[in-house]
Amino acid sequence: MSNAVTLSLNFSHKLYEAADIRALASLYAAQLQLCCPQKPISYSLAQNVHSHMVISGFRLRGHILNRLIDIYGKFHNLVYARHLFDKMPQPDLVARTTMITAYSASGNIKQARKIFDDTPLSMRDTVSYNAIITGYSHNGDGYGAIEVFLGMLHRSFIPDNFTYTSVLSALRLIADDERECQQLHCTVVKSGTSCCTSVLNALLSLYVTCASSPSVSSSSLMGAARKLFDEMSERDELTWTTMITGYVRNDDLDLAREIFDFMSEKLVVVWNAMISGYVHHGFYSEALEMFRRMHLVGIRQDEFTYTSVLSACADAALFRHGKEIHGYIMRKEAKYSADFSVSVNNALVTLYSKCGKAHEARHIFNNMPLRDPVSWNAILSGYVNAGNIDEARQFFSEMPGRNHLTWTVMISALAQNGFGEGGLKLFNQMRLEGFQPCDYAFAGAVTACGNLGAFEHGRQLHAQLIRFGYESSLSVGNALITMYGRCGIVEAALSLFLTMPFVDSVSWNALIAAMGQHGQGGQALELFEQMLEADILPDRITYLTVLTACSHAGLVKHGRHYFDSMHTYGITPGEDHYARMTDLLCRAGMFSEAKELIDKMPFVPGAPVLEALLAGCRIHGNLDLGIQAAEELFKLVPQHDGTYILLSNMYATAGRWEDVARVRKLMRDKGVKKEPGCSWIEVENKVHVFLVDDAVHPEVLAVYNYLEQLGLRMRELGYVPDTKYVLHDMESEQKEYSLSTHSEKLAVAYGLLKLPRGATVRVFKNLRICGDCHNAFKFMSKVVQREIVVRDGKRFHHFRDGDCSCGDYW
DNA sequence: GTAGGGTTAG
Repeated sequence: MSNAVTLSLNFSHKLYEAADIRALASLYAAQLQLCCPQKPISYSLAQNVHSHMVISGFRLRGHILNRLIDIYGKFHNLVYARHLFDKMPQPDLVARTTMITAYSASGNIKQARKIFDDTPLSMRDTVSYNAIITGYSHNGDGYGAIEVFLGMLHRSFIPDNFTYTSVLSALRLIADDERECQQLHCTVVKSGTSCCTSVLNALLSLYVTCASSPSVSSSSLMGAARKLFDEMSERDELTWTTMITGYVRNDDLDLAREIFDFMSEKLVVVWNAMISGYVHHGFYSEALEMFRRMHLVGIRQDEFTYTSVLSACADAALFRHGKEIHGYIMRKEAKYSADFSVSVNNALVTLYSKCGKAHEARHIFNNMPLRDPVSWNAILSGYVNAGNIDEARQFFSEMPGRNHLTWTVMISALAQNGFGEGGLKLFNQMRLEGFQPCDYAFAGAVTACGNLGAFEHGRQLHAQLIRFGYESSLSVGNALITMYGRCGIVEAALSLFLTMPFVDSVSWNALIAAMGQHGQGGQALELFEQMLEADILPDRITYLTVLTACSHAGLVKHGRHYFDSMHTYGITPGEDHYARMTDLLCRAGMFSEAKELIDKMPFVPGAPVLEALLAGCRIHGNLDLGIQAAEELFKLVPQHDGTYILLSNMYATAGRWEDVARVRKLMRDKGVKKEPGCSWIEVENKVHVFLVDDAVHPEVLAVYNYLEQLGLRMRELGYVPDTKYVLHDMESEQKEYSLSTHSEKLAVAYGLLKLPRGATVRVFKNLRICGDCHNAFKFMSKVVQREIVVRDGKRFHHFRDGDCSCGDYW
């Protein structure tokens, strides 16, 4: 093509010399016609022709000028297109429409509209209306498109098939209402236009899209879509595909399959749509079966097919199948690999990551000829899923092209792995770098607040996410329920749950946990019964939560009943469930029953069971069994720093100071670094965080140190301060700190000391070690010699000089 | 009109 243009440019010199202007004009026009907007090289050719015209003094006008504007517009050189447009003394309708299209295509709908508005009414036609309507629709502004469309009808312009197609796709952006769809359907039918297939397809697509909107009855809209489909005299590929994908998206795979089976020549797209539908609904074997059939029937599979089927293997943990398909793709597609590979390789990376083969995943990643953000994110979440947070962090800091999903993955990873403050920092940084957080990112940040007990911060996030319009998002709602629950605001968790448009088992689990953690065991169990009545199937986490609730409320009989009834829902108790039962029995002081349970269980008692046993022993002062459990735990997981501390604490409680010294020596020898313990508390809406170097009696020592700092003399109590602690105010962010979950009473003590009489304190975290809290309150009321009021949810508990009236709470 | 990377509950 370029040769043709160059040759003809030479020829145009001759024409120019011969002063044959008309021939010259048609030659230029022909040259510009050769410039195909799809090919980048055309742009420079068009520029060539243009400069040739300028140099030769040829006067630009009419359709040649329009064509140039069109070309510059299509290559997004709006400045030049506009320059030419402005040179026209009276731009004609074609030039105006071209400019409108050019501006819309480059996203500048405002300028497009301005040109449209400047076009006199008498000049406009249906095509120019179509241009601006399509512009709005492509720019995601459904209302703008409709507004122009209505104006068009009002001024008696006649819509054509293009108009309807654009208006229908604009409506898909806004209509979530059955009535609107049907009104539009009537308008189209009544308009008397002989509807071409593309208009009917657009209408069909409108029905199908609206049907998946949450606020609408999908079955009746899909019914209407089906009626339209059945009535259509001509159906093209798009018609069939829209109908099939519509059923897939609206969770009716059987009807989708019915149409699919009915379709005579099935395109690869429809196969893909069916497969992806099966995958998304968890019907993995159907997806794989369809993949096999495609191969047998001889349909040419494409990258959509491969990615879907690989993700089926990844989600169903069918590693062997996945590997076989990997081999199959390699054999079949060796020739095409380059273009193909990005998305397929991404799916492979995900497959290997999810199946725990981090090494292989990384190998594929390293050998990828091309990578896109998805590839990087796939590796990142591979690290996160494997619990490898350090590596994930490192990878995150080095990776190029982070997108909002990268941030979301990292924020959630930090929030869930005890780095709540890191997660919140990242959330802020994400926004500073100009990424708008999506609902999942908010969910991650809210989770971080929940884990930190940072209620004020969490509440602020709640307010912000409402402004973003995320309050009806399921994951955000679930994260908020959890956050409020962990911060002890059970009423807020409940009212949020009640206002959520959709809830799932996660929401129920979160709410039951919120109740159970805050001493409202009876209500938690009631809620569980309501969940069953609502036909939400309980899962293993539901049972963990229910057993925890029973344990906190001391409901031994209920706990046993629920534990025994797990199998009715096809759930086999895991070691964690046995651990909860052990916890329940031991807290109730039923050690022989606990022992019986442990002997009976189909596992060798591991760390969770032993920890539960140990905790019960500490509460009930069952020193022999406690020490036995601590020693076994120590043997089982000597690599865990925490077990040293547990063991030394247990010896300390039993007064076996020589053993304490022995363990501490072991710790020093092995270079075990003690993780600082921490607590936090909200006092008068301000969050205070405590850091404490855990020691033999961390709570007492830290309280002691703090009191001494205040000038109070506590030495006569007989505790020896051999440990330091750091006080930190989270809001000032002046110091590094790390958080863990124990020593709640410290924070309580700290908060109380700074309180005026009768002030309100909100205690965070669960009060499982309530016996100890109780003592801490008593202890502190003695120290400060005044009444202490503790608020937990709606209840107030009063402590006076060592006495207490804490009611049924503990 | 179809695909690949994510989230929330213990």
